[in-house]
Amino acid sequence: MAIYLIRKLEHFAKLSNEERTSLERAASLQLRQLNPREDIIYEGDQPTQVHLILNGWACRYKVLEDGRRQILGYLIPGDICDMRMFILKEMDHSIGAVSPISVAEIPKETIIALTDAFPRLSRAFWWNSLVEDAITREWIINNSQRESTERMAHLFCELFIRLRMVGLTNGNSCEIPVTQAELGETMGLSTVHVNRTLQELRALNLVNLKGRILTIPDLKALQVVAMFNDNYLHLDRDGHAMDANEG
Amino acid sequence: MAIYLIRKLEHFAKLSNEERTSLERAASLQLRQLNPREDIIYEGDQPTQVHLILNGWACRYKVLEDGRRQILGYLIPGDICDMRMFILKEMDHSIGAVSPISVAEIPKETIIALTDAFPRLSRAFWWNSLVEDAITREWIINNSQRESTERMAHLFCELFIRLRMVGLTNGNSCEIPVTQAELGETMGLSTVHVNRTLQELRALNLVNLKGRILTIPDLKALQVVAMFNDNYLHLDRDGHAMDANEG
DNA sequence: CGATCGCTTGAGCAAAATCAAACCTCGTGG
DNA sequence: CCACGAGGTTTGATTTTGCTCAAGCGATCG
Repeated sequence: MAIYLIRKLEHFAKLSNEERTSLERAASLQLRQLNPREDIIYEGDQPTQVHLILNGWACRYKVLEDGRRQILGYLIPGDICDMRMFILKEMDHSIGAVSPISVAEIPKETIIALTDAFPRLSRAFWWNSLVEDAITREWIINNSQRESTERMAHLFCELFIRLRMVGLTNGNSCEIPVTQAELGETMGLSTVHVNRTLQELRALNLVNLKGRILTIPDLKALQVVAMFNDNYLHLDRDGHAMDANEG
Repeated sequence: MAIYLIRKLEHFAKLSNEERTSLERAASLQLRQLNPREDIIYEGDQPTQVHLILNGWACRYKVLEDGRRQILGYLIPGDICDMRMFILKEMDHSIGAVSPISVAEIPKETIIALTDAFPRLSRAFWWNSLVEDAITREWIINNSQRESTERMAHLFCELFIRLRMVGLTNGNSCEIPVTQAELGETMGLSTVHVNRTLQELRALNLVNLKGRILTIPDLKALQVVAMFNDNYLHLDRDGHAMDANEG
């Protein structure tokens, strides 16, 4: 069930059969199911293994002393929670389930063995980390410079494209298992304002979010409103020169 | 002149003499001087080498279509601009000088050789990247959840501590070669509001910024206002078990 | 069938943006 | 040595955006 991870990594370079089966094996050793709001790992914990999201959504988040919560990123199927975090003494943020999820727990030794054995995989993980960093930077821009409609439009563009990368869209729809309150904690907006912004985008026929299903009638139009430039997602097969020949 | 980089990495693990001299050598091959507002590397460029800041400040930034600019991070002496970016086809953001700076240009081959030869260095670079990522996440929180006084207080706490790590503070003062307009582009505030927030912090005797010199009379007090928790900077010598024995 | 969770609406308020102008400082050239 | 100009800082007045508070509505689930 590492299919989403494999799909994602193959946006960097085509993998060999051996690499794919090694990933599948690593992702099938130890599984864990969590319900919404259960945490995969807490701020302060010593990270010892790596978690791969197989199904459902999780998020990175941090809570301020006064209770305000900020969501720092979404983890969708195929995403790895804490790659190489084991270098650090403790987690500086928490990771929790947003929807019901299943995750694979992968010992750090397995990760090290995989990357030692397969340089292409190692580079693909690298690429993946760099894209994640770029997404994090983009969120700074989003929450600092864009006003609420642009901001929400941008977030939806990004999520839709990320989901499409791993085959989790259906035409111009996808599932966004996130409450309006959580959207607020993502974009630094109040729940009330999220609701009104959502209505505004709906009135403009740019976005329709109904019962967890997001529909984007015209992605190009939404991108214009959001001033969305997908360069930071590095979708252009940066590592294609490393492609494996096998099917 | 890799002294600042060495000081910083030694917050992770003590380096051997050989590691230090290898870093010194790598950082002395090719130097470059830039004036404020000159760019080290542009969004869209193909990254081919790595840049180490020897002196002065630079910043990562990105400009929106409509001209709004967001600063995504500051690079101070000892910081490496684009470690491993060469995996990507093109830069997704620009890096520009904030003050007059000198940078060392290091070919990616040298970086690869260094990390292959010295596992401790490799891990230290890892640690450094992870801390950088954590700083980026913290900026999301800062610009999304904190109001202007808290936000500015938090930024100053972070910068002061980062400068102290590399020995660039002087008692409770340090140099912050950044205009108020740039502070605005950092925190997502207008220049006018930056100015008023600065006055507010000064009136509370928490911060004094005069002619590029920042003075923090009582860092603890400022941290309280900022709800600043330094855990994300991972100052606790995570890699001390790898310390070299040599002086 | 009530309780809970999430969504929606309205009214008033607060934080920060915008606009416009003045002021200050420092380096440069007459 | 002074005048000028550019870049940076400061101030006041007004407007905008988004927040808070408060309440009602509508599913869904034991």
